[in-house]
Amino acid sequence: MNAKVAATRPPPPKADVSRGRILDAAAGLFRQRGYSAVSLRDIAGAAGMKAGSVYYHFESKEAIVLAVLNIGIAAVHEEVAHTIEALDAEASGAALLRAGILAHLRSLFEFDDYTSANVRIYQQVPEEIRQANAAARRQYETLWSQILQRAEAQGDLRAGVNLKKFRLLLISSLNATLDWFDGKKGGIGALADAYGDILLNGVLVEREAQA
Amino acid sequence: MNAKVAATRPPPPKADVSRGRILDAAAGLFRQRGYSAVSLRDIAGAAGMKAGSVYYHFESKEAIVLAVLNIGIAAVHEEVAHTIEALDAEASGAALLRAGILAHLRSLFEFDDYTSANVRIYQQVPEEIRQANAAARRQYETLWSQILQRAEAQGDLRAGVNLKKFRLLLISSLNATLDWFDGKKGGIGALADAYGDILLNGVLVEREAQA
DNA sequence: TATTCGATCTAACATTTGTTAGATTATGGG
DNA sequence: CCCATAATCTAACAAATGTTAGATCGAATA
Repeated sequence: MNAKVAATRPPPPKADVSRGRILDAAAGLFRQRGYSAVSLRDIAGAAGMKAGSVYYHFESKEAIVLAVLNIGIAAVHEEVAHTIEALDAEASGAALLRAGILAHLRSLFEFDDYTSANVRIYQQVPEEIRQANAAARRQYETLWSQILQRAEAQGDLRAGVNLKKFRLLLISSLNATLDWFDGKKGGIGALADAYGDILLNGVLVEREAQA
Repeated sequence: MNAKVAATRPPPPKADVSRGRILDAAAGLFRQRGYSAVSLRDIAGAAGMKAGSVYYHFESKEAIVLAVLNIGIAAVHEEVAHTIEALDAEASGAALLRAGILAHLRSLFEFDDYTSANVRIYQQVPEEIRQANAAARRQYETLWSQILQRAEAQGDLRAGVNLKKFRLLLISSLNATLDWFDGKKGGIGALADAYGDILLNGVLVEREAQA
């Protein structure tokens, strides 16, 4: 059925340009104001068009926010994955973790609005959208699980450290820097170092006896 | 000026009861669904009345959410402060931190909806409301600053640990447990222990050289 | 019992929201 | 230059929201 216009040349990129402007505008506004505080008219205005026109590119507001969420996870995933892959095969557990921490923070503060928008609005979004984004989130969590397992397999982690809880603690504390750290000042390296120090070495001058 | 009915008996508690039901309902719904996803009709219904009646007790939805936010901070503040005060004067820095961590987590999972509602919706609330809650938040942060300073003054903390960054890391990672930990299972003690282990001792088997 | 006033309900309001249908403009190929 | 299709605009919709004013109910007081 209606297969008469099949597989010709690539479609003109005009629509893709507008689609990208809509997503960029949405990511920026979501990051700044949250989900329900941003209306479709706001997004359309920031993208240089009127509200009705947005529906030529997306079938709903929820479709827009889902795209923003997925792009955000993919961005931080790639950033961290590439950073880890670029390391030596015999890199220490400490080096792995520090590199991952820095990459995650760079993704939040230096690159796109998408990752920070994801962190900011994930909780505010309808249940169905959250579920539709869950698979991508799980993939990113798996990436970190692998990093931690690799560090553990090298014998660089203390015995008794709960990897799942550590992963959740790590990622959530990194994400929360969005609430107070001013990334424009370029101190991301120092921030990553400080967080690495605390998470890798703890804050005590002498270690407690282990259970 | 209209001082003819001054200082008689305590006012009938009926209004206070309804006011409390409204706040309880609001805190529960905010915690569960977020701020803008909860309408005044939802709150009124959960409190056993109709939307218009709420305005006999509060002048706006924003007044309700501000009250919820302030109560939430006050609750966790009291819980942590009382827990710390109950400790020995010569309690170790590790004991101080572990006690504070446990108290904060108990406030999130065992007691009221107010504290968890605060954590959940603070970001979603209009700027003016956030500012009106900022003073109480700063007080709680100051409490933690004092705990950390006391631990440091006892010589229990590693040199070079940035206290402000550690405080922010600590509190944000505790708050984030709301997103994944099922508090109904009573494992709060184990959760607090695991977080204490990681934050106090770090995850490395051997410590890196300090800068 | 009659009256007063605290508490709640009813009904409506203006505004904003996401969404849609149809008209209108821009663009590029014949 | 014409025309088909892509892209955007205009205008309106139904629903939901916070809020308000006035009627109504109930309980305590005198």
